[in-house]
Amino acid sequence: MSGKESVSRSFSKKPPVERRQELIDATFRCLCKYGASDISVRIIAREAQLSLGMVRHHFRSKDELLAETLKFLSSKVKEQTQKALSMKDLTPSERLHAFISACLHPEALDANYVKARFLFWSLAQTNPTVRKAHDEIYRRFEGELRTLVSDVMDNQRQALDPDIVTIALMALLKGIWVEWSLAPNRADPLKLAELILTGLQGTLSEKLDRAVQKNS
Amino acid sequence: MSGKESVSRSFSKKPPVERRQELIDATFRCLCKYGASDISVRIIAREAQLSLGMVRHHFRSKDELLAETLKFLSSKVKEQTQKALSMKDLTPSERLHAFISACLHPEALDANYVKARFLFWSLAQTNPTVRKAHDEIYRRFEGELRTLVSDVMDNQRQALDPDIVTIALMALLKGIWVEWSLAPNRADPLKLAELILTGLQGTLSEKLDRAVQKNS
DNA sequence: ATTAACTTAATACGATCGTATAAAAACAGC
DNA sequence: GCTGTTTTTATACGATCGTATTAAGTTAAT
Repeated sequence: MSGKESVSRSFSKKPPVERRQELIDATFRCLCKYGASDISVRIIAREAQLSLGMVRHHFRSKDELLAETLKFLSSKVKEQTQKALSMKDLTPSERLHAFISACLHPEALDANYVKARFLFWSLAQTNPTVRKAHDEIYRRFEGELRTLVSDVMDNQRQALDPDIVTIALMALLKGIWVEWSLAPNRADPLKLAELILTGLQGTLSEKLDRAVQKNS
Repeated sequence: MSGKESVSRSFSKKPPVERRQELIDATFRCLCKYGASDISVRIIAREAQLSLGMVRHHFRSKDELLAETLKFLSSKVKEQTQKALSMKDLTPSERLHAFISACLHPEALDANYVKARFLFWSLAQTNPTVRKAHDEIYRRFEGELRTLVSDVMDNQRQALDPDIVTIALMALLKGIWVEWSLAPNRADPLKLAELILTGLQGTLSEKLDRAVQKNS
């Protein structure tokens, strides 16, 4: 009938930290549902049952919200790994393996959760704000891993470069995460790690050096 | 001054297959430049120095163009692996290692190339058209890998499940690719694979079983 | 030279994007 | 119960999105 009348709805106030978390949670859900390319602040706000303006009010921009969501998701891995490292009376080797196991623990492997973290890796490729958060997170993560690796290798006086070993272990973890995010529940991630680190040598590895040399 | 007058530019005709490839190449470049979320058919057409309508004329949709670009990029890995497998007089084990080495060969590791293939993994998470192409590609890839693994294991009468070993190797490859796409040239991918498959056992692995059991 | 088949370009359409602004609603302190 | 502050909503803006339509240009066959 009539033209547009401004009809404001009622609402309840909440502390900013709660609203921020609601938006972060909604961003996480939207990322899983719609992917990194089809996500928008409008869809996020609707998912959170909040108005569009809330994003700008509580975050500087969409990118900022994405970065904060990445930080939140990563904090959950950190909880797992720190719990593992808080165990007492572990040898350096046991500490390293506890760390790796924590990364592949069921609690850290919720399908949507791994999927979202994976999507952030691709966002980090070209989104500077996300990239900054990504780099901070993985610099710290890799730093912790490198410390554990070094402790193990100090005891063993190996000729290997701890940095290379660390990168190799990062690749191993990320690879298992990627497989999991694209096709969850095909294989137990802990078994995969175990297999790669302990089981493949005798079966598959005796000829790698030769094959590499032939192929290069 | 005057209103809009339709001023058509001159152009030269090319066979559809050439125009299609020009659009695919442009899509690849745009994906690297702008990422999976900020790519658009307009930007792609501009990059190809063609008009917007060309996308719809040569492809059914944007998603179709993306899927075709993924297929094109994957065909380049396939070339590498098939070249490796065409080598004669290799033992099953050598064939497997040649395959893995081919996946990590410099020619397959152009930074932009790995980056783009990586971005398609994230697109495949929610884009059905891309997902379909992705699944076809990796089903075939994984099938080839599984055959090689089985051949090795038949000779060795291991108790391991070839499917699990195959998934583990897929994770290894993807992990190295991901590391490479986020930070190229930090470590030689072939060395990483070699390290994981041959070098880590003695150093790091003797306690994994125990750590896994403690943590679960 | 004309025509027919086709590429290619130009443009339109409705929808949605991220951000910005202003008004209304809620609440704390008095 | 009023007042000032801050949260929240509503709405506007210009830009860009994917797709569809139409017209113009090119080419090859007649």
